[in-house]
Amino acid sequence: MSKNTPKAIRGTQDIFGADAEAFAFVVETFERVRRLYRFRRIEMPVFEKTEVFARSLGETTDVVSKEMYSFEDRGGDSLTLRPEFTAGIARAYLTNGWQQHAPLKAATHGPLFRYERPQKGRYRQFHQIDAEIIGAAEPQADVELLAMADQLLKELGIEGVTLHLNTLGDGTSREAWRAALIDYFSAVKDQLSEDSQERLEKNPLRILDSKDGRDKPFLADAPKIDDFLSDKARAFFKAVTDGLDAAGVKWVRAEALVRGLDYYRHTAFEFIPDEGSAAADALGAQSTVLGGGRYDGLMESLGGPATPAVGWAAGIERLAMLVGERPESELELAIAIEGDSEQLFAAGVRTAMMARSEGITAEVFAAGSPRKRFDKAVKSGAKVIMAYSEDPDGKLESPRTKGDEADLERIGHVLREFALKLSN
RNA sequence: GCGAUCGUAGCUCAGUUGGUUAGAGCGCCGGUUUGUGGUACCGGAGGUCGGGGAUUCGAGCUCCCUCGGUCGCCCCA
Repeated sequence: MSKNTPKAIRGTQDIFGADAEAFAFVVETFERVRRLYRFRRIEMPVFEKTEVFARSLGETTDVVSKEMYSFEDRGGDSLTLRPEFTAGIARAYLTNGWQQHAPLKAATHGPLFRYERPQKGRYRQFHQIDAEIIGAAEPQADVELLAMADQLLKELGIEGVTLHLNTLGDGTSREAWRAALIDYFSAVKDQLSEDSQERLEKNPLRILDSKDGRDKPFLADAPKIDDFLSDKARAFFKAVTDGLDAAGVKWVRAEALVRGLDYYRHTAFEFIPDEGSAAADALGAQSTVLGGGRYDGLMESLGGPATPAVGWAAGIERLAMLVGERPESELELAIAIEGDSEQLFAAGVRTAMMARSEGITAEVFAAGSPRKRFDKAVKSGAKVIMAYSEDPDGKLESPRTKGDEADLERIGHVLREFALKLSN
Protein backbone atom coordinates (compact mmCIF):
# COMPACT_ATOMS: atom_id res chain seq x y z
CA MET A 1 0.00 0.00 0.00
CA SER A 2 1.31 3.39 -0.92
CA LYS A 3 1.97 5.57 2.08
CA ASN A 4 -0.04 8.40 0.60
CA THR A 5 -3.15 6.26 0.47
CA PRO A 6 -5.60 7.64 3.02
CA LYS A 7 -6.35 5.30 5.88
CA ALA A 8 -9.82 4.42 7.03
CA ILE A 9 -11.13 6.42 9.97
CA ARG A 10 -10.44 4.83 13.31
CA GLY A 11 -13.30 2.70 14.51
CA THR A 12 -14.86 2.31 11.08
CA GLN A 13 -14.95 -1.00 9.31
CA ASP A 14 -14.97 -2.30 5.79
CA ILE A 15 -16.93 -5.50 5.81
CA PHE A 16 -16.37 -8.17 3.20
CA GLY A 17 -17.25 -11.71 2.25
CA ALA A 18 -18.68 -14.05 4.84
CA ASP A 19 -18.80 -11.29 7.46
CA ALA A 20 -20.75 -9.05 5.13
CA GLU A 21 -23.13 -11.92 4.46
CA ALA A 22 -23.65 -12.34 8.21
CA PHE A 23 -24.40 -8.64 8.47
CA ALA A 24 -26.91 -8.88 5.64
CA PHE A 25 -28.46 -11.97 7.19
CA VAL A 26 -29.13 -10.07 10.41
CA VAL A 27 -30.77 -7.20 8.56
CA GLU A 28 -32.81 -9.47 6.31
CA THR A 29 -34.03 -11.52 9.24
CA PHE A 30 -34.96 -8.37 11.12
CA GLU A 31 -36.90 -7.09 8.13
CA ARG A 32 -38.79 -10.36 7.88
CA VAL A 33 -39.61 -10.61 11.58
CA ARG A 34 -40.60 -6.99 11.89
CA ARG A 35 -43.21 -7.54 9.19
CA LEU A 36 -44.62 -10.50 11.12
CA TYR A 37 -45.35 -8.08 13.96
CA ARG A 38 -46.54 -5.36 11.61
CA PHE A 39 -43.88 -2.84 12.49
CA ARG A 40 -43.71 -0.12 9.87
CA ARG A 41 -40.49 0.79 8.19
CA ILE A 42 -39.24 4.33 8.82
CA GLU A 43 -36.14 6.18 7.70
CA MET A 44 -34.61 9.15 9.40
CA PRO A 45 -31.68 11.43 8.63
CA VAL A 46 -28.29 10.39 9.91
CA PHE A 47 -27.79 13.79 11.47
CA GLU A 48 -29.94 16.09 13.54
CA LYS A 49 -29.62 19.33 15.40
CA THR A 50 -27.39 18.66 18.36
CA GLU A 51 -30.14 19.61 20.78
CA VAL A 52 -32.24 16.66 19.66
CA PHE A 53 -29.78 14.37 21.39
CA ALA A 54 -28.58 16.72 24.10
CA ARG A 55 -32.07 17.36 25.42
CA SER A 56 -33.38 13.83 25.17
CA LEU A 57 -30.40 11.81 26.35
CA GLY A 58 -29.40 14.21 29.09
CA GLU A 59 -26.62 16.75 28.94
CA THR A 60 -24.52 15.00 31.54
CA THR A 61 -24.57 11.54 30.02
CA ASP A 62 -21.30 10.32 28.61
CA VAL A 63 -22.84 9.90 25.20
CA VAL A 64 -23.72 13.56 25.01
CA SER A 65 -20.84 15.06 26.93
CA LYS A 66 -17.99 13.26 25.21
CA GLU A 67 -19.02 10.75 22.60
CA MET A 68 -20.96 12.68 20.00
CA TYR A 69 -19.73 13.60 16.56
CA SER A 70 -20.90 17.19 16.59
CA PHE A 71 -19.95 19.89 14.14
CA GLU A 72 -21.03 23.25 12.92
CA ASP A 73 -22.42 23.35 9.41
CA ARG A 74 -21.88 26.18 6.99
CA GLY A 75 -24.93 27.95 8.28
CA GLY A 76 -23.59 27.93 11.80
CA ASP A 77 -25.98 25.33 13.23
CA SER A 78 -24.62 22.71 15.59
CA LEU A 79 -25.38 19.32 14.09
CA THR A 80 -24.63 15.84 15.35
CA LEU A 81 -24.30 12.46 13.71
CA ARG A 82 -26.90 10.30 15.42
CA PRO A 83 -25.45 8.35 18.35
CA GLU A 84 -28.71 6.40 18.70
CA PHE A 85 -32.07 6.05 17.02
CA THR A 86 -34.66 6.84 19.63
CA ALA A 87 -34.15 10.59 19.92
CA GLY A 88 -34.34 11.08 16.17
CA ILE A 89 -37.45 8.94 15.93
CA ALA A 90 -39.07 10.97 18.68
CA ARG A 91 -38.23 14.16 16.85
CA ALA A 92 -39.64 12.77 13.62
CA TYR A 93 -42.76 11.63 15.43
CA LEU A 94 -43.36 15.13 16.72
CA THR A 95 -42.43 17.14 13.65
CA ASN A 96 -44.35 14.95 11.18
CA GLY A 97 -47.52 14.58 13.16
CA TRP A 98 -47.13 10.85 13.39
CA GLN A 99 -49.39 11.05 16.43
CA GLN A 100 -52.16 10.35 13.95
CA HIS A 101 -50.75 6.85 13.55
CA ALA A 102 -50.51 6.18 17.29
CA PRO A 103 -49.84 3.70 18.54
CA LEU A 104 -47.09 3.65 15.96
CA LYS A 105 -45.03 0.52 15.61
CA ALA A 106 -41.88 1.57 13.81
CA ALA A 107 -38.69 -0.19 12.79
CA THR A 108 -35.48 1.00 11.20
CA HIS A 109 -31.82 0.17 10.91
CA GLY A 110 -28.65 1.91 9.90
CA PRO A 111 -25.40 3.47 11.05
CA LEU A 112 -24.84 5.27 14.34
CA PHE A 113 -21.78 7.20 15.45
CA ARG A 114 -20.08 7.47 18.78
CA TYR A 115 -16.60 8.71 19.54
CA GLU A 116 -15.36 5.80 21.65
CA ARG A 117 -12.26 3.67 21.84
CA PRO A 118 -12.89 0.80 19.48
CA GLN A 119 -12.73 -2.71 20.84
CA LYS A 120 -14.34 -6.04 20.19
CA GLY A 121 -17.92 -5.41 19.12
CA ARG A 122 -17.61 -1.61 19.47
CA TYR A 123 -16.98 0.79 16.66
CA ARG A 124 -17.22 4.48 16.06
CA GLN A 125 -19.52 3.88 13.17
CA PHE A 126 -21.67 0.98 14.18
CA HIS A 127 -25.02 -0.31 13.05
CA GLN A 128 -28.19 -1.13 14.82
CA ILE A 129 -31.60 -2.50 14.15
CA ASP A 130 -34.27 -0.69 16.08
CA ALA A 131 -37.92 -1.18 16.99
CA GLU A 132 -40.21 1.21 18.80
CA ILE A 133 -43.85 1.40 19.82
CA ILE A 134 -44.82 5.01 20.31
CA GLY A 135 -48.02 6.18 21.91
CA ALA A 136 -48.78 2.97 23.73
CA ALA A 137 -48.99 3.16 27.51
CA GLU A 138 -50.09 -0.39 28.12
CA PRO A 139 -47.74 -3.16 29.24
CA GLN A 140 -48.89 -5.29 26.33
CA ALA A 141 -46.78 -3.06 24.12
CA ASP A 142 -43.69 -4.00 26.14
CA VAL A 143 -44.62 -7.63 25.83
CA GLU A 144 -45.09 -7.49 22.08
CA LEU A 145 -41.82 -5.68 21.61
CA LEU A 146 -39.95 -8.20 23.71
CA ALA A 147 -41.64 -11.11 22.02
CA MET A 148 -40.43 -9.77 18.70
CA ALA A 149 -36.90 -9.42 20.03
CA ASP A 150 -37.00 -12.94 21.37
CA GLN A 151 -38.26 -14.34 18.10
CA LEU A 152 -35.68 -12.41 16.14
CA LEU A 153 -32.85 -13.93 18.16
CA LYS A 154 -34.33 -17.37 17.67
CA GLU A 155 -34.68 -16.87 13.93
CA LEU A 156 -31.11 -15.74 13.78
CA GLY A 157 -30.20 -19.05 15.38
CA ILE A 158 -28.63 -17.36 18.37
CA GLU A 159 -28.58 -19.46 21.51
CA GLY A 160 -27.41 -18.96 25.05
CA VAL A 161 -28.79 -15.44 25.31
CA THR A 162 -31.32 -14.57 28.00
CA LEU A 163 -33.65 -11.66 28.57
CA HIS A 164 -32.66 -9.76 31.70
CA LEU A 165 -35.58 -7.69 32.91
CA ASN A 166 -36.02 -4.93 35.41
CA THR A 167 -38.31 -2.06 36.19
CA LEU A 168 -37.19 1.43 37.04
CA GLY A 169 -40.66 2.38 38.19
CA ASP A 170 -42.46 5.52 37.18
CA GLY A 171 -40.86 8.92 37.51
CA THR A 172 -41.49 9.30 41.21
CA SER A 173 -40.48 5.81 42.25
CA ARG A 174 -37.35 6.11 40.20
CA GLU A 175 -36.41 9.38 41.90
CA ALA A 176 -37.12 7.99 45.38
CA TRP A 177 -34.97 4.97 44.66
CA ARG A 178 -32.23 7.11 43.30
CA ALA A 179 -32.25 9.29 46.39
CA ALA A 180 -32.10 6.24 48.63
CA LEU A 181 -29.15 4.88 46.69
CA ILE A 182 -27.30 8.15 47.05
CA ASP A 183 -27.94 8.12 50.80
CA TYR A 184 -26.85 4.55 51.13
CA PHE A 185 -23.67 4.82 49.09
CA SER A 186 -22.69 8.23 50.43
CA ALA A 187 -22.36 6.69 53.87
CA VAL A 188 -19.63 4.38 52.59
CA LYS A 189 -18.28 6.64 49.92
CA ASP A 190 -14.67 6.38 51.11
CA GLN A 191 -14.68 2.64 50.63
CA LEU A 192 -16.04 2.70 47.10
CA SER A 193 -13.91 2.56 43.98
CA GLU A 194 -12.94 5.83 42.35
CA ASP A 195 -15.29 5.07 39.48
CA SER A 196 -18.19 4.53 41.80
CA GLN A 197 -17.45 7.66 43.78
CA GLU A 198 -17.79 9.50 40.55
CA ARG A 199 -20.92 7.58 39.65
CA LEU A 200 -22.41 8.69 42.94
CA GLU A 201 -22.51 12.17 41.51
CA LYS A 202 -23.42 11.42 37.94
CA ASN A 203 -25.35 8.18 37.80
CA PRO A 204 -25.74 6.40 41.15
CA LEU A 205 -27.83 3.63 39.59
CA ARG A 206 -24.74 2.50 37.74
CA ILE A 207 -22.93 1.60 40.94
CA LEU A 208 -25.20 -1.41 41.16
CA ASP A 209 -23.52 -3.19 38.28
CA SER A 210 -19.99 -2.19 39.16
CA LYS A 211 -17.38 -4.82 38.44
CA ASP A 212 -14.98 -3.47 41.03
CA GLY A 213 -14.32 -5.77 43.99
CA ARG A 214 -14.29 -2.85 46.39
CA ASP A 215 -17.89 -2.03 45.55
CA LYS A 216 -19.29 -5.52 45.65
CA PRO A 217 -19.63 -5.85 49.47
CA PHE A 218 -22.09 -2.98 49.48
CA LEU A 219 -24.23 -4.04 46.58
CA ALA A 220 -26.24 -6.81 48.22
CA ASP A 221 -27.75 -4.57 50.89
CA ALA A 222 -28.31 -1.58 48.65
CA PRO A 223 -31.87 -0.24 48.44
CA LYS A 224 -34.02 -2.20 46.01
CA ILE A 225 -36.28 -0.63 43.44
CA ASP A 226 -39.05 -2.97 44.54
CA ASP A 227 -39.31 -1.14 47.84
CA PHE A 228 -39.99 2.12 46.09
CA LEU A 229 -42.43 1.06 43.43
CA SER A 230 -45.85 2.60 43.47
CA ASP A 231 -48.78 0.22 43.27
CA LYS A 232 -49.29 1.25 39.69
CA ALA A 233 -45.70 0.67 38.74
CA ARG A 234 -45.73 -2.72 40.48
CA ALA A 235 -48.89 -3.69 38.62
CA PHE A 236 -47.39 -2.54 35.36
CA PHE A 237 -44.31 -4.66 35.82
CA LYS A 238 -46.38 -7.66 36.80
CA ALA A 239 -48.47 -7.26 33.68
CA VAL A 240 -45.28 -7.26 31.62
CA THR A 241 -43.86 -10.37 33.24
CA ASP A 242 -47.19 -12.18 33.06
CA GLY A 243 -47.44 -11.29 29.42
CA LEU A 244 -43.95 -12.59 28.73
CA ASP A 245 -44.80 -15.85 30.44
CA ALA A 246 -47.92 -16.13 28.33
CA ALA A 247 -45.88 -15.44 25.20
CA GLY A 248 -43.36 -18.07 26.19
CA VAL A 249 -40.48 -15.61 26.43
CA LYS A 250 -37.95 -16.70 29.01
CA TRP A 251 -36.65 -13.98 31.28
CA VAL A 252 -34.78 -13.44 34.51
CA ARG A 253 -35.14 -10.60 36.96
CA ALA A 254 -32.11 -8.36 37.06
CA GLU A 255 -32.48 -5.90 39.90
CA ALA A 256 -29.21 -4.18 39.11
CA LEU A 257 -30.06 -3.59 35.48
CA VAL A 258 -30.38 0.09 34.76
CA ARG A 259 -30.27 2.15 31.62
CA GLY A 260 -27.63 4.71 30.89
CA LEU A 261 -29.83 7.33 29.34
CA ASP A 262 -32.10 9.62 31.30
CA TYR A 263 -35.32 9.06 29.46
CA TYR A 264 -36.05 5.53 30.58
CA ARG A 265 -38.96 4.62 32.88
CA HIS A 266 -40.57 1.37 33.95
CA THR A 267 -39.40 -1.57 31.90
CA ALA A 268 -35.69 -1.88 31.23
CA PHE A 269 -34.18 -4.91 29.60
CA GLU A 270 -31.17 -6.39 27.93
CA PHE A 271 -30.56 -9.66 26.19
CA ILE A 272 -27.29 -10.93 27.61
CA PRO A 273 -25.28 -14.04 26.81
CA ASP A 274 -25.32 -16.68 29.54
CA GLU A 275 -22.09 -16.96 31.40
CA GLY A 276 -19.73 -19.43 29.84
CA SER A 277 -21.80 -19.73 26.67
CA ALA A 278 -20.34 -19.61 23.21
CA ALA A 279 -22.19 -16.35 22.74
CA ALA A 280 -20.47 -14.78 25.75
CA ASP A 281 -17.15 -15.91 24.39
CA ALA A 282 -17.84 -14.47 20.95
CA LEU A 283 -18.76 -11.06 22.32
CA GLY A 284 -15.81 -10.50 24.60
CA ALA A 285 -16.44 -7.72 27.06
CA GLN A 286 -19.53 -6.50 25.28
CA SER A 287 -22.28 -8.27 27.11
CA THR A 288 -25.39 -6.68 25.73
CA VAL A 289 -26.74 -7.89 22.44
CA LEU A 290 -30.03 -6.08 22.47
CA GLY A 291 -31.28 -3.54 24.95
CA GLY A 292 -34.02 -1.06 25.53
CA GLY A 293 -36.92 -0.06 27.68
CA ARG A 294 -39.80 2.30 28.17
CA TYR A 295 -39.21 5.98 27.69
CA ASP A 296 -42.36 7.73 28.75
CA GLY A 297 -40.55 10.98 29.48
CA LEU A 298 -38.73 11.47 26.22
CA MET A 299 -41.30 13.29 24.11
CA GLU A 300 -41.74 15.97 26.75
CA SER A 301 -38.02 16.64 26.84
CA LEU A 302 -38.33 17.55 23.17
CA GLY A 303 -41.26 19.85 23.81
CA GLY A 304 -43.93 17.41 22.76
CA PRO A 305 -46.95 16.12 24.62
CA ALA A 306 -46.51 13.39 27.19
CA THR A 307 -46.27 10.27 25.05
CA PRO A 308 -45.68 6.79 26.37
CA ALA A 309 -43.32 4.65 24.30
CA VAL A 310 -41.13 1.56 24.42
CA GLY A 311 -38.28 0.52 22.20
CA TRP A 312 -35.13 -1.45 21.76
CA ALA A 313 -32.06 -1.48 19.64
CA ALA A 314 -29.51 -4.15 18.89
CA GLY A 315 -26.01 -3.95 17.48
CA ILE A 316 -25.89 -5.56 14.06
CA GLU A 317 -22.15 -6.25 14.35
CA ARG A 318 -22.70 -8.02 17.65
CA LEU A 319 -25.57 -10.07 16.31
CA ALA A 320 -23.47 -10.90 13.27
CA MET A 321 -20.71 -12.19 15.53
CA LEU A 322 -23.18 -14.54 17.17
CA VAL A 323 -24.60 -15.64 13.86
CA GLY A 324 -21.13 -16.63 12.73
CA GLU A 325 -19.84 -16.67 9.23
CA ARG A 326 -22.40 -17.02 6.51
CA PRO A 327 -21.45 -18.42 3.15
CA GLU A 328 -21.67 -16.27 0.07
CA SER A 329 -24.04 -17.47 -2.59
CA GLU A 330 -22.78 -20.49 -4.45
CA LEU A 331 -21.89 -20.23 -8.08
CA GLU A 332 -24.04 -22.62 -10.06
CA LEU A 333 -22.74 -22.11 -13.56
CA ALA A 334 -19.23 -21.10 -14.48
CA ILE A 335 -18.57 -20.37 -18.12
CA ALA A 336 -15.01 -20.57 -19.31
CA ILE A 337 -14.09 -18.81 -22.52
CA GLU A 338 -11.15 -20.64 -24.03
CA GLY A 339 -10.13 -18.11 -26.57
CA ASP A 340 -10.13 -14.41 -27.34
CA SER A 341 -12.52 -14.07 -30.26
CA GLU A 342 -15.60 -11.90 -30.15
CA GLN A 343 -17.67 -14.90 -31.09
CA LEU A 344 -16.54 -16.75 -27.98
CA PHE A 345 -17.13 -13.84 -25.66
CA ALA A 346 -20.57 -13.32 -27.10
CA ALA A 347 -21.44 -16.96 -26.61
CA GLY A 348 -20.29 -16.83 -23.00
CA VAL A 349 -22.09 -13.64 -22.15
CA ARG A 350 -25.30 -14.72 -23.78
CA THR A 351 -25.27 -18.02 -21.96
CA ALA A 352 -24.68 -16.29 -18.67
CA MET A 353 -27.54 -13.86 -19.27
CA MET A 354 -29.86 -16.70 -20.13
CA ALA A 355 -28.89 -18.56 -16.98
CA ARG A 356 -29.41 -15.53 -14.76
CA SER A 357 -32.80 -14.80 -16.22
CA GLU A 358 -33.68 -18.35 -15.17
CA GLY A 359 -32.53 -17.62 -11.64
CA ILE A 360 -29.26 -19.47 -11.97
CA THR A 361 -26.15 -17.77 -10.63
CA ALA A 362 -23.63 -17.58 -13.42
CA GLU A 363 -20.26 -16.05 -14.00
CA VAL A 364 -18.08 -15.81 -17.09
CA PHE A 365 -14.36 -16.44 -16.88
CA ALA A 366 -12.72 -14.60 -19.72
CA ALA A 367 -9.76 -12.87 -18.10
CA GLY A 368 -6.19 -13.99 -17.78
CA SER A 369 -4.52 -16.42 -20.07
CA PRO A 370 -7.06 -18.48 -22.02
CA ARG A 371 -5.24 -21.59 -20.92
CA LYS A 372 -6.04 -21.03 -17.27
CA ARG A 373 -9.60 -19.90 -17.56
CA PHE A 374 -10.91 -23.39 -17.12
CA ASP A 375 -8.80 -23.75 -14.02
CA LYS A 376 -10.33 -20.59 -12.62
CA ALA A 377 -13.78 -21.89 -13.39
CA VAL A 378 -12.93 -25.08 -11.53
CA LYS A 379 -11.56 -23.19 -8.56
CA SER A 380 -14.67 -21.01 -8.41
CA GLY A 381 -16.47 -23.98 -6.93
CA ALA A 382 -19.19 -23.85 -9.54
CA LYS A 383 -21.56 -26.78 -9.68
CA VAL A 384 -21.53 -26.87 -13.43
CA ILE A 385 -18.75 -25.70 -15.70
CA MET A 386 -19.24 -24.90 -19.33
CA ALA A 387 -16.33 -24.34 -21.66
CA TYR A 388 -16.53 -22.59 -25.01
CA SER A 389 -13.86 -23.12 -27.61
CA GLU A 390 -13.35 -22.87 -31.33
CA ASP A 391 -12.05 -25.37 -33.79
CA PRO A 392 -8.96 -24.55 -35.88
CA ASP A 393 -11.20 -22.96 -38.54
CA GLY A 394 -12.57 -20.49 -36.04
CA LYS A 395 -15.90 -22.24 -35.83
CA LEU A 396 -17.62 -22.22 -32.47
CA GLU A 397 -17.67 -25.69 -30.99
CA SER A 398 -20.59 -26.84 -28.89
CA PRO A 399 -19.67 -26.26 -25.27
CA ARG A 400 -18.34 -29.00 -23.09
CA THR A 401 -19.97 -29.31 -19.68
CA LYS A 402 -18.83 -30.79 -16.41
CA GLY A 403 -20.65 -31.38 -13.15
CA ASP A 404 -22.81 -33.74 -11.16
CA GLU A 405 -25.61 -35.33 -13.12
CA ALA A 406 -28.25 -33.78 -10.89
CA ASP A 407 -26.81 -30.32 -11.38
CA LEU A 408 -26.43 -30.81 -15.10
CA GLU A 409 -30.05 -31.89 -15.22
CA ARG A 410 -31.22 -28.88 -13.23
CA ILE A 411 -29.31 -26.35 -15.27
CA GLY A 412 -29.52 -28.34 -18.45
CA HIS A 413 -32.40 -26.49 -20.07
CA VAL A 414 -30.32 -23.36 -20.24
CA LEU A 415 -27.58 -25.22 -21.97
CA ARG A 416 -29.97 -26.91 -24.38
CA GLU A 417 -31.74 -23.67 -25.14
CA PHE A 418 -28.47 -22.09 -25.97
CA ALA A 419 -27.38 -24.96 -28.14
CA LEU A 420 -30.59 -24.52 -30.12
CA LYS A 421 -29.89 -20.85 -30.73
CA LEU A 422 -26.36 -21.66 -31.63
CA SER A 423 -27.45 -24.02 -34.36
CA ASN A 424 -29.74 -21.42 -35.93
C1' G B 1 -9.88 9.84 29.05
C1' C B 2 -6.82 5.37 31.23
C1' G B 3 -4.26 0.50 30.62
C1' A B 4 -2.19 -3.91 28.08
C1' U B 5 -0.45 -5.88 23.63
C1' C B 6 0.91 -5.99 18.60
C1' G B 7 2.51 -3.47 13.74
C1' U B 8 7.86 -7.62 8.30
C1' A B 9 5.43 -8.70 0.65
C1' G B 10 -2.04 -8.46 -1.40
C1' C B 11 -3.14 -12.40 2.88
C1' U B 12 -1.11 -15.68 7.08
C1' C B 13 3.50 -15.56 9.18
C1' A B 14 9.40 -16.95 9.73
C1' G B 15 13.36 -13.93 10.64
C1' U B 16 18.42 -17.15 15.78
C1' U B 17 22.48 -13.36 21.40
C1' G B 18 21.90 -6.52 16.27
C1' G B 19 26.25 -8.38 11.05
C1' U B 20 26.76 -9.50 3.84
C1' U B 21 21.74 -8.39 -1.89
C1' A B 22 14.95 -9.52 4.20
C1' G B 23 12.45 -15.33 3.57
C1' A B 24 8.22 -19.20 3.30
C1' G B 25 3.23 -20.68 2.27
C1' C B 26 -1.15 -18.92 -0.06
C1' G B 27 -2.76 -15.48 -3.79
C1' C B 28 -1.45 -12.98 -8.48
C1' C B 29 1.16 -13.06 -13.51
C1' G B 30 3.93 -16.02 -17.21
C1' G B 31 5.75 -20.78 -18.86
C1' U B 32 6.48 -26.24 -18.97
C1' U B 33 4.13 -30.89 -17.92
C1' U B 34 -0.39 -33.50 -17.72
C1' G B 35 -4.29 -33.79 -21.18
C1' U B 36 -10.18 -33.75 -20.94
C1' G B 37 -8.41 -30.31 -18.04
C1' G B 38 -9.17 -28.92 -10.12
C1' U B 39 -2.07 -31.99 -10.64
C1' A B 40 3.15 -31.29 -10.52
C1' C B 41 7.37 -28.38 -11.78
C1' C B 42 9.97 -23.75 -13.33
C1' G B 43 10.12 -18.59 -13.45
C1' G B 44 8.26 -13.49 -12.40
C1' A B 45 6.12 -9.18 -10.22
C1' G B 46 5.43 -7.35 -5.26
C1' G B 47 8.51 -5.04 0.93
C1' U B 48 12.43 2.12 2.04
C1' C B 49 10.45 -4.40 7.78
C1' G B 50 3.78 1.58 10.21
C1' G B 51 6.34 6.68 10.52
C1' G B 52 10.22 9.80 12.89
C1' G B 53 14.42 10.23 15.97
C1' A B 54 18.46 8.02 19.05
C1' U B 55 22.44 4.40 20.25
C1' U B 56 26.10 1.63 17.16
C1' C B 57 31.30 0.49 12.58
C1' G B 58 26.50 -1.77 11.48
C1' A B 59 19.29 -2.38 13.52
C1' G B 60 13.54 -5.78 11.07
C1' C B 61 15.79 -7.07 15.75
C1' U B 62 17.92 -2.07 21.51
C1' C B 63 15.85 2.89 23.43
C1' C B 64 12.49 7.28 22.90
C1' C B 65 8.42 9.71 20.39
C1' U B 66 4.38 9.22 17.13
C1' C B 67 0.48 6.92 14.22
C1' G B 68 -2.43 2.68 13.64
C1' G B 69 -4.59 -2.46 14.81
C1' U B 70 -6.34 -5.63 18.70
C1' C B 71 -8.11 -6.39 23.64
C1' G B 72 -9.64 -4.43 28.44
C1' C B 73 -11.44 -0.11 31.97
C1' C B 74 -15.00 3.88 31.74
C1' C B 75 -19.46 4.16 29.07
C1' C B 76 -22.58 1.64 26.05
C1' A B 77 -25.96 -1.82 21.46
